[in-house]
Amino acid sequence: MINRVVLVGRLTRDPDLRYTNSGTSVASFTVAVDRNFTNQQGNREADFINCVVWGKSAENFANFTHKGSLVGIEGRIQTRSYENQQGNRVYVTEVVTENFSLLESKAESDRYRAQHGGSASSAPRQQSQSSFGGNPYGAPTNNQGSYQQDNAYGNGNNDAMQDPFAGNGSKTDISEDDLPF
Amino acid sequence: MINRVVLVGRLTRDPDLRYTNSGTSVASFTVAVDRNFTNQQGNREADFINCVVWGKSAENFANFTHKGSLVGIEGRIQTRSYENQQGNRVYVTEVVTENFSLLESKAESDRYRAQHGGSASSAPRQQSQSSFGGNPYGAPTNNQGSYQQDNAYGNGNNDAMQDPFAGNGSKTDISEDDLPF
Amino acid sequence: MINRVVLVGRLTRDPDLRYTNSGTSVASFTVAVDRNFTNQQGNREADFINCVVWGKSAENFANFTHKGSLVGIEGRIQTRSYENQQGNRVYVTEVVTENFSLLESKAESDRYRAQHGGSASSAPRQQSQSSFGGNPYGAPTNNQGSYQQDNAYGNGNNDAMQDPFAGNGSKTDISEDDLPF
Amino acid sequence: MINRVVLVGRLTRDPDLRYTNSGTSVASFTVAVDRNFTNQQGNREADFINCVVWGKSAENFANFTHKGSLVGIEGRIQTRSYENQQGNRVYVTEVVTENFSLLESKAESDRYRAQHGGSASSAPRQQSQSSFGGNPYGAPTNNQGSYQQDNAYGNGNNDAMQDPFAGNGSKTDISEDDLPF
DNA sequence: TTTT
DNA sequence: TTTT
Repeated sequence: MINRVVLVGRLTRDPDLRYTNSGTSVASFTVAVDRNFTNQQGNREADFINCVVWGKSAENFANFTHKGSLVGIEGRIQTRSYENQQGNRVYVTEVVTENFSLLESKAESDRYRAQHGGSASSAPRQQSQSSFGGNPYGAPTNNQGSYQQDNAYGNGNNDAMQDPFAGNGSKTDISEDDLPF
Repeated sequence: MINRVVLVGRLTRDPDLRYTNSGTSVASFTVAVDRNFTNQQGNREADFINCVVWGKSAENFANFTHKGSLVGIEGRIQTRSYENQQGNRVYVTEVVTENFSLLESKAESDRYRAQHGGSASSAPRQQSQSSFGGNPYGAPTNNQGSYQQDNAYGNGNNDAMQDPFAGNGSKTDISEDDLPF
Repeated sequence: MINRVVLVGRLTRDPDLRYTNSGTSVASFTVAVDRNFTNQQGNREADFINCVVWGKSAENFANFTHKGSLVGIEGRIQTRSYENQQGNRVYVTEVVTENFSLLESKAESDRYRAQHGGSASSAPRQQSQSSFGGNPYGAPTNNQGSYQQDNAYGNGNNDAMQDPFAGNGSKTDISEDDLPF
Repeated sequence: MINRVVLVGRLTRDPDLRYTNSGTSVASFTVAVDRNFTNQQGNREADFINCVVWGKSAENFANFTHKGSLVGIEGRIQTRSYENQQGNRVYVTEVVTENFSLLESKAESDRYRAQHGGSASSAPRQQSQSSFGGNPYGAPTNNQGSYQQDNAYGNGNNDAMQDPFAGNGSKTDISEDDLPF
């Protein structure tokens, strides 16, 4: 049973960092990957692939990427469903990120920020703190610091169907030392 | 720009073979991939990943797999959207198959068919011939024999947003000679 | 920086399980993957890809596979070099397995063993215990139980150039409970 | 039977473009992929992965990359062997590129060239024209323009064991129109 | 024999 | 040195 995805593309917006009830971080973002062929009108389309990343990696990801960032993503396809406010079942397909890499130099990234007026990477953007309940990401509930990405026998989201984000709005304050790159 | 998926799993049902207006074959199917970890209740869940395969490969796929078949899939994630009958935009994420392999011996497959009463692989199941209009797969329209899977510069579906299946119901009659395996 | 490999193929021989000086298990094996095209003589060739797997997974792998087993392998390409007995530098390219799956039912596997006279999977083959020094796999040396496959920031072999196998010949005696599948 | 590789890394040198007896282009290059963990001395090592690319793609690749270029590579692992001049069998493991992407902007690339005195991408570097016989790449011999990368049933090198490069030194003169990106 |  |  194999489920492996590799993407290289650009973020369509700043990643959205949230917290589960139990305090686990989760960032969601969309990667635009240009197709390597053109359509009948001669235009190159793109696929817009929804992704999530959990735990410490979520914080790193959110603090060091922004709209337009070129990223490499390794992970797996996850499907899940939830009931929306109208009582309909909604089916979701997304990529659970198990590893990522930043494919732009800091110079390039700064050049981007200069043009777009974002904060510098040494002063990471304030992450979202608002609570919210409508988002259907299933949150791991066994998460007293033990969350493990990329371990062979317990990747990702252990409870795909549970309600997730009740957003306690706790701030993180990560330092350079914590970075995986 | 990289967009690569590899799956190994089992079909949740017989593949559904259809035809576009212009006569291109397309098979759709769902692969169940067991997760390699268990949830909090100690159960192993699975991801149910929607896939399509185009052209001659669609016919091969439909004729040599069935519910329960163990298959390997290589492809890319495609996102597209369409308007449903209620006028709402529906977003779809699926895997466009560029290569597949059958991971069961004919013996295994026959054993399955014996237990489930399906047709033998030497007498391929009759493919679906009914027309239908509600299915939102974008069909390639430049498909006078020129459809190419897995070619570097024009993979997959060249017109992701167009209406697809008006199902002309033409029969295919493929022979053993045409098989890629 | 991405380095991702997925293989599905058959073992060309029983996996070879050894131990490093510090007692870490490592299994090496070769996966034959048939090409999906034929050569000019009309024959289908195969690629024979050398792989290693470390730690507990090595023991599981060795005990539940054998010559001919159909396996799925996820990992990364590793390159390393060592000096051989003639004083020449030898370059090695191999796949470091981070995750694997057995793609045959126990029934299939038993059928194979019945025909080939191997031991049953409930009575795992005795692993190799002989010491040996000529094999150039770099062994992790921080391995007091802390070896981690598939963790995001410290996969695999942490000391790729060091001498490895002085084979202490310690026996393992794993039980069903330890299995990742 | 699946054999899939994705790499993102930097070229360790300019790609080496050669020609087979029958005039097929082939470029060889090495991709350095930094590991995402450090060794015991706290240093980050890299894997140096040998790759080839055939046909028109070889020419594109050679003309638009150089030492240091950040590239994405999709392909498969190929193993082959040849007899060297001392009469010993040499085993080779390399990645056959089926698709690639340039992950640096033209600006970045030009910046590099400005600093290193290379030719501009609009005036592609003169490819190697010298003949040579010692290189053991097996050359496809059915290559009267019919060479196909990335087609499902006949990828890559159809004659993996034959002597390859007798280098006829024919010049190519590709134009912008031919580029796949 | 290795890249930033 | 290779597997079904």
